[in-house]
Amino acid sequence: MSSPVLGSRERILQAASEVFAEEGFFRASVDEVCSRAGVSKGLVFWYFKSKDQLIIEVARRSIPLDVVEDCLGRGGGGYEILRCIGIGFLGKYRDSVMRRLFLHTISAMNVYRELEESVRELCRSMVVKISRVVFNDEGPEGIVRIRAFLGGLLCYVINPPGIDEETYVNTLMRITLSK
Amino acid sequence: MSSPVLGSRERILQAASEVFAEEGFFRASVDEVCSRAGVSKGLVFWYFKSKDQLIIEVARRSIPLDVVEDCLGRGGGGYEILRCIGIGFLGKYRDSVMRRLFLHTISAMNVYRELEESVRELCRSMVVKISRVVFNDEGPEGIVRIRAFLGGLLCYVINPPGIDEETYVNTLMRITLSK
Amino acid sequence: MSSPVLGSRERILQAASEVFAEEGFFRASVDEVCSRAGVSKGLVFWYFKSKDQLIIEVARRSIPLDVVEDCLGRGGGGYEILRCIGIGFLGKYRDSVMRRLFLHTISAMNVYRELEESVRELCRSMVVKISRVVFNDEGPEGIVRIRAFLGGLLCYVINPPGIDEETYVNTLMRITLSK
Amino acid sequence: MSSPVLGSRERILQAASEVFAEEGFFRASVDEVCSRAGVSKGLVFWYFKSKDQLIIEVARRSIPLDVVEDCLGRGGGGYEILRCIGIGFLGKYRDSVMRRLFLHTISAMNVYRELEESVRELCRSMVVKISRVVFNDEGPEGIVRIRAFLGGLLCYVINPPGIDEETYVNTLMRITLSK
DNA sequence: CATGAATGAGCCTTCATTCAT
DNA sequence: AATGAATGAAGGCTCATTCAT
Repeated sequence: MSSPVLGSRERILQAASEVFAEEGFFRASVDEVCSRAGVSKGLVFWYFKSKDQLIIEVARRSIPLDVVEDCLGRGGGGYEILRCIGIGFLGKYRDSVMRRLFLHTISAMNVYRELEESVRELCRSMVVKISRVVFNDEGPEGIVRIRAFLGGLLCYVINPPGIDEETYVNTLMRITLSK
Repeated sequence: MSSPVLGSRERILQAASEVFAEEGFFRASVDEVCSRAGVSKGLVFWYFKSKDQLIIEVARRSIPLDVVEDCLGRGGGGYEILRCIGIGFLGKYRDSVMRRLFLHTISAMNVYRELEESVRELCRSMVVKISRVVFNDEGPEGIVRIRAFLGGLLCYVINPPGIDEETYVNTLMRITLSK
Repeated sequence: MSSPVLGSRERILQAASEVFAEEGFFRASVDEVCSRAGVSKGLVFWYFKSKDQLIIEVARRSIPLDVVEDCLGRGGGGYEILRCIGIGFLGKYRDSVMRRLFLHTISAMNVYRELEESVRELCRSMVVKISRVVFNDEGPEGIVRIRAFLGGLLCYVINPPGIDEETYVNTLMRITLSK
Repeated sequence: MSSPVLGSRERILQAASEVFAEEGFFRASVDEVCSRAGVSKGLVFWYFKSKDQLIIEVARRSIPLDVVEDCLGRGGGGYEILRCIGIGFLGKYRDSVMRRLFLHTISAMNVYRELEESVRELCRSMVVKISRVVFNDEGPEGIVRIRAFLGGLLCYVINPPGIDEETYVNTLMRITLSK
């Protein structure tokens, strides 16, 4: 399942994801990253110009853009797409590393201009795209509903209730699609 | 409106809130905090045992517990309470300092055990209380709806749409209370 | 036996002795001293001009000058005086606070010029006085013997063997007075 | 005689020995150490995890274990061994850096648990070994005599009399070996 | 006598970054 | 590609000392 031999660059990114998730982007040290990746400190700066670059690359992977694009590309009606996103979203962040990274990224967006610019616009367009496909609408009603939907998913990620994902997504979809 | 003379402790907290909001808890330096507060560095550690303690105190003030308790204490039906929370929530985080602090807090909860323990439980009980008052129900349906409601608010805070707060809250309430 | 009510100055000295013994003169903080003495920090500096002065006063009390002068003043032959000093010396440093303070003082003498000057001369004259009374001699032989005697006592203090004090002192005296 | 090019680690230890001797372990600053060693402050913490570790390593070198083991290993009768230790001991501490370090170490043993554990046992076993070789005896008599001998040496180091080392050691040996 | 808020210098330590090998 | 010694800036924190009350 998992590629048995990872290149050094990928090993660093993997290790960075774990360390950043556990400590936060700014508390984590490059030392910890490279010791967990099993490479020298010099190599980290050979692949990434700076710690900031490493953070940005890790942060990019932490947003659910991949999930949304995958679901939109897969086609289907609004119901299927929403369901796909809901399940995919919760699935992606079932991994505690991804979950934490995601929250750190949201927080860091207000600190890193570069992150902000590259991430915020992606999110905005994501919402609009989903609204268009699901509701055939770009007006406030659709956007608010999609926002509530994604917000509900985000809320699940931030503070998981005792409810199983399936039920949660279904309830959320019912609310979102309610007339 | 604002007390003209603040105690040193309060001045430090005020300054810390601003600096932490702008830089994040871990990038911000105590130096910056005390210089903005106009006090010596030593005094920060006189009032707060460590930077961590300062962070925790600032973080505590950043969660919307005050809004929720105020609205619950004010009485009224489910509609009034939800509306009060919605307006109060968005009002609290209209201030960009509070908004950023809130996000930093959510992110930091996964790093600071102390923060996590004191904040997570508060949030959980908050949701249950609201659900009980609004829906007269503690079952999953009510909880999910409240979560979606708060999630929608959170989403507004994280990535404010172009829609005005009034409309946003109304739509959110309609969805939340829909049969 | 012990005066039940101590003046503040004495309480500070008492507390300082304990804290300095446990932490060393330079690791110990004035904060710790005054909190253990139950007085405010300001008061310490009211009674003692500086931490250095406090250290010097504590250090002075830690050397066995009192024991030696007491024994010399008491009169008696060389045997009785040596015995008195031996027993008194070990008795004084049976208290671990005094024992540690003594060692810290010896170490600090090489750092504090003031300490050095006031302490080193006292020790030198102490040895000469004892030698004169015990051996009726100020030559090297007597001085070396007294030094060996005091050195043996010091050695007991620094690294207590399993032997009881009585036996230790007796053996030491036999060696010192041997023809 | 002396290796002309010292590794950075050794240069740091050398500088630390000097600075610690002059100022005491706790008054001395790492700044002073690295500036005297001609290396950056960071490098000190690259080779030694903390100032404490540096202190411990310097302290270990300050005890006369090397002298004793050298003399015991060299063989010979009790007389030769005692003489070797006496001369070696005084020789080692003729250097004022070593002398002061030794005293600081004895003082610090009561503050640093790690130092205490590693040093105290060494001293104890040292005395026993010498007693066994010199007196063919591990009983209290032999131990007390060796203690008095080492104590006499220590006393010389702590407060050097005007007597030359040769005479001092000879007298000490005569006393120690007296019937 | 007594307090404790306030100061500021200085300390240990961390850490991103560089560079010769 | 890869290493790890070396750097230097910056950070958190301690602590002796002062002073208004």
